[in-house]
Amino acid sequence: MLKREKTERRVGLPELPNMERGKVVMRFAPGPSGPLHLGHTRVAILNDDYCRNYDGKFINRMEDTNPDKIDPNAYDMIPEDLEWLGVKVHETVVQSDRFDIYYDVARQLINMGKAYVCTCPAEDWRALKEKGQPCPHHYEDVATTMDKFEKMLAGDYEEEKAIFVVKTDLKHPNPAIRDFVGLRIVKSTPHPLKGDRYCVYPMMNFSVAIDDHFLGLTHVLRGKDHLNNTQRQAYLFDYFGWKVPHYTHYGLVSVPDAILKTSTVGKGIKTGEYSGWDDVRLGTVRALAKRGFRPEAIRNYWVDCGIKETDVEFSWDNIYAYNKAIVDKTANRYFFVWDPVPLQICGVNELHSRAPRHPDHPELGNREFQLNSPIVIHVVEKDLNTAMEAGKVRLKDLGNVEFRSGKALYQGNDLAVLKEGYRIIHWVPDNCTPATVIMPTGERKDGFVETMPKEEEGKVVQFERFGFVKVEKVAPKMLAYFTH
RNA sequence: GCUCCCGUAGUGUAGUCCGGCCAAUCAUGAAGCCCUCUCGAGGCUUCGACUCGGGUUCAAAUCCCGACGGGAGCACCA
Repeated sequence: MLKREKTERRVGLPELPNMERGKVVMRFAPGPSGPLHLGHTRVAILNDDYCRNYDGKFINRMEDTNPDKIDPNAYDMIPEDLEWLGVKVHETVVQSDRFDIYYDVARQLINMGKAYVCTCPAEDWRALKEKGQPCPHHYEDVATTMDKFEKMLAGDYEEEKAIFVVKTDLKHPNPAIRDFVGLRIVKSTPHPLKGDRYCVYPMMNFSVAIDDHFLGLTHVLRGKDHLNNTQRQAYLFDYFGWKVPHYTHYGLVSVPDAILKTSTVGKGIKTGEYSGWDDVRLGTVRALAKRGFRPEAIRNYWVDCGIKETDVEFSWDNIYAYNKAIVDKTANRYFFVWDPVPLQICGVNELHSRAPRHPDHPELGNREFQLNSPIVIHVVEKDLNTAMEAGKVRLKDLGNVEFRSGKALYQGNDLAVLKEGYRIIHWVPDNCTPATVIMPTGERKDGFVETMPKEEEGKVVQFERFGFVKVEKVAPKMLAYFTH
């Protein structure tokens, strides 16, 4: 017997079974209730990653079969978010375009004796199912059932008065698997795209199974909250003899300190609590973009996270690290002084400062300042207090000062003082740009920033000793969003 | 209540299928040090985990049983 060699440490995602190059078809299936948030990005990126690695086809399927939970803008926002994430969509499918397919499959099921139309009160039907017993309509003949189904389609039943049920196995030990609703009646809410053209809507389990088959899905990634749904849908595949795609269920993600719930956010936007879907306090893709996250960082995070069935807790620290690795290379450095207090430097008539735009890339040039008497700069209040206690401080790229009876005396520009335990702080010249940084909490940090070139707008820069920020506007007042 | 899934450091992850090379990988984090200049980057050091209990075996993170813990579903939502 041969033993398999121990495998090398895996890089990237694990192989999925039967991954055939060029033949893989996968899908991302969001409900168009709003733009994408952090939670969506995992499965979108994982699907995309597999599709890219195997020359597969990525289908974006809008699951808009519950008119109560549709935001019409989401039909545009979701593709925008996917594009920003770097997800390559090969085909877009909208479920509300496919009602005829669902109805057709429903009729076939009726003819096969695998479905019935139930007109019991909802509670009765549910209670019988709980006990593993059929409702009176379960065994109605094909003609009767078909007749009732056509009446449903014709609008003869009111909402909740009839449902189309797929038979599974009423004796199934798991109550969650027994007969499930395939189609229901919706009349009270018009469909944002289709108006009142349809009154019979498929349930997720019904439309998903049908679409997964007819769209030729080979591999499906879904949250493990769908574990039972996969079993229910298996009955449909079995009845029609369809080839079952390979399912991978991944664990639930909890995102600490994030506002994700689409309905909550939607409400908050209406009341003015949030400025919009891109309010930086939110966990939406557009908020992350606004804050200065690179899509590659989000991708690297999820690929590294893998696709196990274990529940995971999202780690901001980890994703910050991925993003930092990307933006640090290109982020120019600037001094931003929050809680500013003025400081006059005595004992010198003029000073010249030269600081590199990027410490690792001297070729990018320097920021230069000429300071003339009286020399007044601004520093962070807390830094000044600490410095005065210490009695001395190094002003980065400018010079050393000592404090004597409350005055800051210039002590030259020798870096050797660092050996003597001088702390380094940053500063800005007296006449520079007022600045505001918006934190992810919504809090504002006001102060001054050295004057920045217009090209920095839209880019991530580093405010030294503060953090990375994405610059929105450089003048007349600088505005930026804190990244991390 | 019924059914199903999952348990490796603070967090994520590799290893689990096919027991030994695992006194357990990598990343992140924290602490500290180095660096002529950041609370950044880089370099170095340290901290920290196989949920528990039995069993099988020369050998168990890995196989078996049980317990415990966590999660999901049992919708005319997705």
